[in-house]
Amino acid sequence: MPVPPQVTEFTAREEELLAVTLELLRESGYDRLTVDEVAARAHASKATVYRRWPSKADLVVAAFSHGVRQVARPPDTGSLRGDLLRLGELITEQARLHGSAIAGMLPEIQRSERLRAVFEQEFFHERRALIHQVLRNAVDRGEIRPDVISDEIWDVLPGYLVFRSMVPGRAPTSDTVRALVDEVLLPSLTRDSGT
Amino acid sequence: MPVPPQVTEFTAREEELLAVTLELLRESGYDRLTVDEVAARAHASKATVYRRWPSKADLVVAAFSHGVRQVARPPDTGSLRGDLLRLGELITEQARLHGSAIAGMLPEIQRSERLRAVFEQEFFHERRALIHQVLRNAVDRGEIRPDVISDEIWDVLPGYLVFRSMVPGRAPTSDTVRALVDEVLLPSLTRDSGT
Amino acid sequence: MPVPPQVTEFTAREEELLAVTLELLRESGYDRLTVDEVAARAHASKATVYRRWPSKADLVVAAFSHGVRQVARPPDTGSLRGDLLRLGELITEQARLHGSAIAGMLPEIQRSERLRAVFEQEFFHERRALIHQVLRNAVDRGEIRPDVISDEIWDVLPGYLVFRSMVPGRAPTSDTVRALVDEVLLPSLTRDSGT
Amino acid sequence: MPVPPQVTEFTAREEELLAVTLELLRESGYDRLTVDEVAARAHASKATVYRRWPSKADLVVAAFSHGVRQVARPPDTGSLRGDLLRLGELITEQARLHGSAIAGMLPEIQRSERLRAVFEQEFFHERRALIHQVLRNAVDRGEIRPDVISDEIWDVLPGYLVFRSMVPGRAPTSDTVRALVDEVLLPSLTRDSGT
DNA sequence: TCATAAGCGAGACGGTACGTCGTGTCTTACG
DNA sequence: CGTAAGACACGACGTACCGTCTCGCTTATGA
Repeated sequence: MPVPPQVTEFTAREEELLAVTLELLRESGYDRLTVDEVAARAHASKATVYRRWPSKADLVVAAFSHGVRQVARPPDTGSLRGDLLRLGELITEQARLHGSAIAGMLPEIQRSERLRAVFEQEFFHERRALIHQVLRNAVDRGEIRPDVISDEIWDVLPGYLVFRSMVPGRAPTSDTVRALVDEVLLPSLTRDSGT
Repeated sequence: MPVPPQVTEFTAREEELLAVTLELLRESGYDRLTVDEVAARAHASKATVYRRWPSKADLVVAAFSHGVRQVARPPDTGSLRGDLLRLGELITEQARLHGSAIAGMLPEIQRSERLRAVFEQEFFHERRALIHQVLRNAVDRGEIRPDVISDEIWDVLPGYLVFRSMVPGRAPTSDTVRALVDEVLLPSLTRDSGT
Repeated sequence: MPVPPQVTEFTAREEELLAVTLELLRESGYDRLTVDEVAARAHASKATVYRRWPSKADLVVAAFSHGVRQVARPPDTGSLRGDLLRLGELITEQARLHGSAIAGMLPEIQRSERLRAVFEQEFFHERRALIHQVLRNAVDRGEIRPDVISDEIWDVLPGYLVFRSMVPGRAPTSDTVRALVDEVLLPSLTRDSGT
Repeated sequence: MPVPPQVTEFTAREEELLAVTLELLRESGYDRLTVDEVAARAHASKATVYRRWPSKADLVVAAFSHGVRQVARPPDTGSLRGDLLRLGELITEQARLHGSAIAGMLPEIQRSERLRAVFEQEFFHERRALIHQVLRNAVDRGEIRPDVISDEIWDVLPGYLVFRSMVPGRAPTSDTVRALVDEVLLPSLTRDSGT
């Protein structure tokens, strides 16, 4: 069952550090970002950073999760297609901003149990809840049958868009989202038999 | 138009270095891999490595591209579903091995024009040709109509599987592939109207 | 006019690094000494070394200058001959210890304006003042006339001894010093006509 | 007893390599000179160089010894003072050209028994013979007594001049030579009592 | 006239040091 | 007492040079 979001609260200083981190993340990507630069730009000491987050990866994951929390509201356009398109656009926007940053973080997250927990807690569940909310709304409207919703591959929409934003020269566009929704997702969700 | 694959040839020494690199890549991931260790394990000098590949990123991209070239034969099981499942399994296998390594490389590839060219030359076109071959075969067999093949999102299958292999705790399995093929791809490819 | 000695002060960490450097200099000579080994032996990081001295040459020049500063007291034995012999012995001792190290440093010093300045500041002026003090004392005692003191070749004593300590198989001994003083320097300093 | 000079003979190719080496030695000094550059400039292969001389130090010592052999004729101006001045000028010229190169070679020579032998064979004895010849001539002319000739410090003239040419900012001039001869050497050689 | 060998130019190679930079820990001094 | 400033240990990166080596080409001889 989905763990409740339970959003972490931050002090003003922490918010500031996260904001600077996110800014640098967008400018430089994960690997080029340095903690020294974060500290310098925030007129902070490295010790202050490390007191709050035990590693660069923790800092960046926190900044990223915190920074993308604004997508948290599920769209409600009145139709499944509209909701999916809207969701796709939002994800595309985020992914284009942070695409390669995400890629850089992933290996670190893989290696650390704690980071994995933070990542799931702060990011994963939120996104999953969003998707399921959109699909439930469609079921309620009678657009799709509940049994077409698969738990195995619920994240095709965000997953593929994120993939595209990480691969060089293939950053997703509105056309990408439209094609994905119309040619893949809707045929899948409105197919005759759910497994 | 697709550039011809034109596979790069390597000397024996180079093959050896790439093999060692790939081995270390699997063990340690991109960021933990060190050129010193590659050189040491291959009883080579760092100069030998850097003479051939100008940076760690170049080395690893070369090793990766070269290492996954074995998937180059398109499957031909006689049915679209069989081909897609087989392809998905192959990709899954590769992706599970190198998932986080790919993630680590991507930011570097993004930043370097040269690396981007190498990546496309050695990896991207090959995979794309594979997918299209499978789809063309299905068209020839009359299983699908040619107009359902989209150039915008031809890489949903590999893209989503690679995404899954990079995200912590979501490494794809056979069930993932089956669900993806049966619940998403086939409904998409056999839908009524193209585009 | 001679620049005031103005001895550079060092922190404890720096003193430690210089001591280790001097030790290694004696063991290995300039060219065989490695910064890595200095750092390792001082349980220091290379960055710590390079933060203070911008190159191996700077480090070694600093260590050498600092290390030989102990000869700084001019001898006062009561006679010119005694003073010269004592001074020669001191120089011989130093030169035998660091002979080839000095040789190794010189080309680097030649090439760097900064190193040249450091060398003169820390080493050259000090030695020159020493010699002149000894000669002035002899003048005061009435042993020699002031006009025999040449500014062109004031450093024959240290220069020749250092030369001897650098040339293979000719390291200077007490006999060398005695011969130099009795057969060369004293006849020169007590000759009839100055200039 | 002095070993006979026994000058080494070289083939045309070897002469060429030595000439290029000497040229580079003057341009770059010992440490900056690279065997690669010697080979490149002589359109030779490194193997060709190393076939003849087993190390960079051997090559450079050979080039240096060979290059300065032209000073080999003892001057005969008719007076000791003239001979010493002439000799000093010749040495000064050589030393100014190769001063820092000599310094760079010395540590290597110190470390290698073979190089020491070569150095003595090719350079040391020759210079020593030169000095003694000049002094013997003065004895023959009745200018000095034979017992003022010391074997301990026969090389004050070349030694001090070489020293001066190695120390930064103190390259010897004609004035240096004149002062050395008139104020030091002649008073020493014409003093009343030999040791 | 052609074949086989010896020498050479070219340059890859293993090893090792240099000097730079980033992480994460720590100490010091200030407010 | 927290924090800014920044020194510090560790270790990787990419560069350069030394001395060894292998590969072809060329030239110099022997059948």
